[in-house]
Amino acid sequence: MLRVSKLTDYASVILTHIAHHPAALHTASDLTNATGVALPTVSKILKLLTKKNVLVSHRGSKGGYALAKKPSETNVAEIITAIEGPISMTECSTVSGLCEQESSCEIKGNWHLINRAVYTAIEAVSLADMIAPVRRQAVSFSVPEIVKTSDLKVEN
Amino acid sequence: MLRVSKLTDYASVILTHIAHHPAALHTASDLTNATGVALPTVSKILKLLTKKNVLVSHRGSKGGYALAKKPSETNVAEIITAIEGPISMTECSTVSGLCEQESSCEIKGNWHLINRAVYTAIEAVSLADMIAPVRRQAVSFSVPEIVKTSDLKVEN
DNA sequence: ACTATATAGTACTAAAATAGTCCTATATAC
DNA sequence: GTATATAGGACTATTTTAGTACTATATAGT
Ligand code: FES
Ligand code: FES
Repeated sequence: MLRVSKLTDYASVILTHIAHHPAALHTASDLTNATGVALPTVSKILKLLTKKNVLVSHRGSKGGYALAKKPSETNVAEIITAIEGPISMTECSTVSGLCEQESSCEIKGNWHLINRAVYTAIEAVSLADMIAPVRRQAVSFSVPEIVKTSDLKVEN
Repeated sequence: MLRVSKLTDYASVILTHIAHHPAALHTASDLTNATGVALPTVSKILKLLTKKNVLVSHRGSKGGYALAKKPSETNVAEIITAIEGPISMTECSTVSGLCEQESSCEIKGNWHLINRAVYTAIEAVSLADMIAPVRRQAVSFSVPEIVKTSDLKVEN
């Protein structure tokens, strides 16, 4: 389905909350209360985001987390990468030498191309865009309707 | 990691082979020999692709599979969708009513926006592009206005 | 220095999604 | 009629993801 993991989805919820209150330091338990995501899970996500410099942390009493950069300077690709690792559509396009038919393969290069196109699309959306009012979305749409509602699968 | 499944990768290998020999009907076992992917797996993939009209099938003796459309008319989004189901980045952006915080959620709309940008990028690549010699090729895709065009760079 | 508070790191378990296999039914060519 | 090939579905195994727990370390305030 080409989707981001639940943890990444949670991460976006957490970051959205933090971005809305940029002045304060946010503890893991504050964020649990604010988002409804379980504490150990919130904690795990915060650690991952800090490790990849999306957040900065302050230890000890009165500690917590804050954004490392302005919302406009953090993009969605960074967030996804922090939680899920490098974005790549196929095994082959990240690590070479693992595929049996690599030597005689001509599609690898083109998967790489697709991969790049996807990355570019994701990279272009910032955290600031994520927290922008949804109405802005309606104004922004300039592409044709793509996913037809009739195609939507309702989880089996 | 935001990747396609192994089955989708196999599908691209199989379709690439078929696209290179468009005149013939290809049986599942022919394709096993040609690609190295195990027979039951090849069979599963062929059925999925046929169901979604990427391939057409002919039953019985001398039967097999062929492309339903010209390579230039089959895009990568169709292939991914056939194997993995509708492309959507988050649970919430496909099915509404499943998310606990949906009523108070403001990021859902923007995930949908990202989803659309990714879909547009993938849709712009055809099977013909996949079998084309690897070279620098322009994959142009339009993205919503929220994406700044100055950031777009689809090349190496 | 002591203590309460909060993150860092890592290891582990549980759950879900994916991959892969197998069996039976049906259609077609000769 | 028989050999060949796809259609469909059910099933198991594997892998990945999600979620939890525990120990170590850093900081503020007293
Ligand atoms: S290199 Fe792995 S499929 Fe081409
Ligand atoms: S509706 Fe589910 S996170 Fe927003």
